[in-house]
Amino acid sequence: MHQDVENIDVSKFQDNLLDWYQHTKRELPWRKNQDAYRVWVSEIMLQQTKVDTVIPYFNQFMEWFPTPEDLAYADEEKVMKAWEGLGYYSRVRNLQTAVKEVVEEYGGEVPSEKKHFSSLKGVGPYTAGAVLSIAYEKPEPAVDGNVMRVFSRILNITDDIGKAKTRKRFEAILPEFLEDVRPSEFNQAVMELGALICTPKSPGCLLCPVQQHCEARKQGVQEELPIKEKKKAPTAKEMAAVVLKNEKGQILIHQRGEKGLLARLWEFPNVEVPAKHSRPDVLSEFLSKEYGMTVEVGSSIQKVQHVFSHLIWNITVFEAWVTGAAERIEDCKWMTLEEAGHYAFPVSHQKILELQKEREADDGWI
DNA sequence: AAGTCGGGGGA
DNA sequence: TCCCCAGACTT
Repeated sequence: MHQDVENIDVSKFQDNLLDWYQHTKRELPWRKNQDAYRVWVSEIMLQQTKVDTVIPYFNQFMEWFPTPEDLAYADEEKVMKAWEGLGYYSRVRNLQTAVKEVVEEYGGEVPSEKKHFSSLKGVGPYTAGAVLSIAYEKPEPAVDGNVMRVFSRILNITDDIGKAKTRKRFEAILPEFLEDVRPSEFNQAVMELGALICTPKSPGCLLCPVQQHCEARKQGVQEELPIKEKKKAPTAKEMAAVVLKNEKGQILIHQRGEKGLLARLWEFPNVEVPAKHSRPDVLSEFLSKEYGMTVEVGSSIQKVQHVFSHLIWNITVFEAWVTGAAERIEDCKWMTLEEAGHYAFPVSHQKILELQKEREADDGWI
């Protein structure tokens, strides 16, 4: 027996947890069946994302891309559109890459061997364990934030759950709990417990089906666990963006590059403004240098603040008009507001889009 | 091991 | 405000 588990009656723990799960579990779209593709998509969407946020995205995604083939052959623009607003966009680009491999190398069948499935793009240790256990009933641990929180408390483990080493410790513990149960049920039950009862703050210990097994509860330290080092505050970036119109009234949008922040999403042309520089000056120089454009920059029409996990954008939006020829507009498109729905924008630039739509609607009344 | 990569909602 | 969420990838 693993040393961390010697004081736990594993069999009784399993019974108590699974009984609770049977009559408490939520009906979620990805629990309709155990189809591996559906489970996989749901697990990618659920990374760092709450269940309630995911549900509408999942339903839409399954409507548009019901099978691995549908996703593999889908237009990248439509795939990005399906993910618009969900964040961590590399998830969906990796997913499409991986699904292409499944179609080409595995005949469209999601591999059930750990070695094969884990090698797919975007499939890390958690996702591999989750899909293999939930779809294929493999006794694999699926250690996410919920699992580390629950078992930190059950076993009174005080390691920092932000460290990779700690996740491995839990992965070493979990196999004992996966004996003599349906792995699909057990793994989901722990996550459900973490989501509904064993919450980060004010855990509902009085309602907890495994409270009698909980070492943290016995010692009254459940609120202190799990241990997690807090990360530093995000740094702010000053930006200038432009709603740039041509003589036809079309607006210029730019597609971001393959890598980095918000990769492959569309945006209004923008540039970082170093401290002590005037935004209009930096902006017109940027447009001239980047696109070979002569523009007339108007006044500031909007301020947008957008907070990322590690970064803050303070965007001042200007309106502007092209007065000369636009020489180099690679990765750009002139679009009308009606066409905007075809492109995926980050939320920060959706805010700019919304104001433009309001202004256009107002014009209609004048 | 530490940084990067989104966005939202709960307390 | 702060925290963190069914994490993976890059450096």
